[in-house]
Amino acid sequence: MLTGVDLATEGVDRFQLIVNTSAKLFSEKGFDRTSIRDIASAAGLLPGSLYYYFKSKEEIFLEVHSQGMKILSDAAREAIAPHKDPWCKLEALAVAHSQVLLDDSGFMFMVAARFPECIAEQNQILMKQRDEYEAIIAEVIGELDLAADIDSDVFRLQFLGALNWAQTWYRKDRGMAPKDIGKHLVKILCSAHNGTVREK
Amino acid sequence: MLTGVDLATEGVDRFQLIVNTSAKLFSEKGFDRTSIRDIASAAGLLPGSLYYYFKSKEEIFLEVHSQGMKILSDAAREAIAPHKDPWCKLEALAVAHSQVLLDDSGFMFMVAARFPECIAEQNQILMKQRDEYEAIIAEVIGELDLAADIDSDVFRLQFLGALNWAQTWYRKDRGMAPKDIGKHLVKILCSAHNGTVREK
DNA sequence: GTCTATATAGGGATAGAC
DNA sequence: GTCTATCCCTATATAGAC
Repeated sequence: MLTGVDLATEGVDRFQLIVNTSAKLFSEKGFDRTSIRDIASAAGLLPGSLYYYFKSKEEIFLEVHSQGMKILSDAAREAIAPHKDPWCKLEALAVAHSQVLLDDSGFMFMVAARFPECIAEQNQILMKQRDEYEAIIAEVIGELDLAADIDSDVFRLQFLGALNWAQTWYRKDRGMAPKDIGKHLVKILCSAHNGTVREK
Repeated sequence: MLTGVDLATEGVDRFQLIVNTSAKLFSEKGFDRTSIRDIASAAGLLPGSLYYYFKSKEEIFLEVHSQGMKILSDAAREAIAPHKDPWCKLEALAVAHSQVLLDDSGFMFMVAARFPECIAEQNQILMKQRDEYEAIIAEVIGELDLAADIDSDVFRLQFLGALNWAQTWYRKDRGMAPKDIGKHLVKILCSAHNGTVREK
């Protein structure tokens, strides 16, 4: 509009097209097995052209990670906002997490166990983005009526593990739907404490 | 003894030395980022020499996976054997799993989310080895007094996810010990049903 | 059995034309 | 901004000497 440049051809600009394409491929094949040539080809460009937008493959990863974590954090905050009961918040959070994680936008590969061994310096950035998201979860868990001998940090990590692992077994065409996977987990965990997940 | 060949130099034969070394490196850096050169170097051989024992990197992976799953299955069976109460069995299983997963032998990277895109044919072999182990868990879970609205398959997958995810956050030098990580998870899950894990 | 040497392929990244 | 062409490195794997 302002510049008069028509970006509507792709619906998004080239930068974002590359990010979206990369996210999808990283998600499908993993970072290591996705080549610059793969990304370029899928985005309808030639390899050299990518370097106009990003100075390295690692930088593409950083952008995908950053956007992905923002999507996840936003979804989490929006999901818990309407609720007061902490178990309801946790359920809403689990549902949101599962849905973002398992939908096919491909943005959530980045909860993968290992980063592509970035330089330590950049790893700090990734860790900070993750910590921000985990803080949201930690706050909800802090409000739960957990038994004294439950470690809330380990509770959070095992909660996230149970959800994230679904990436390895979830199939879109059969079995439980993403939102039900989230609900199921909280049902398992909550019956230990309140009996049911229902707004008080 | 029988052949008179002295294999005591390394404590194990070359074949097993390569397997052990590979397991450790795969565990530390992942399959993709571990090169044949890395393995050879760590094992004190030159790259070409590996091909006397294995015809490809993929074949090394298959052997590591096979041995690793055997270690895990054996540990699981041994752990649950002394118990009668199903929740005690599950706890014993969780403890055994965590210990094998998180010790530093490095054999357990293979619970990683993705296989190194082997040929479909060989993937069948890997899946069979995993299914065998999961059957042990499924049997124990089948004996639990779970609520009617709990899906025992999803329960198993979320249980395994919570445990396997510890690979991403466990640190040998701080935090909870492996066996306590296993116990903690079952405590969370069991209090939903029996109150405590204790032999009846 | 282990080594040296190398074939062959694919990767990330860059220079410079257009 | 995108393409062509290519550099350079690293990877797996092999052939054949020892």
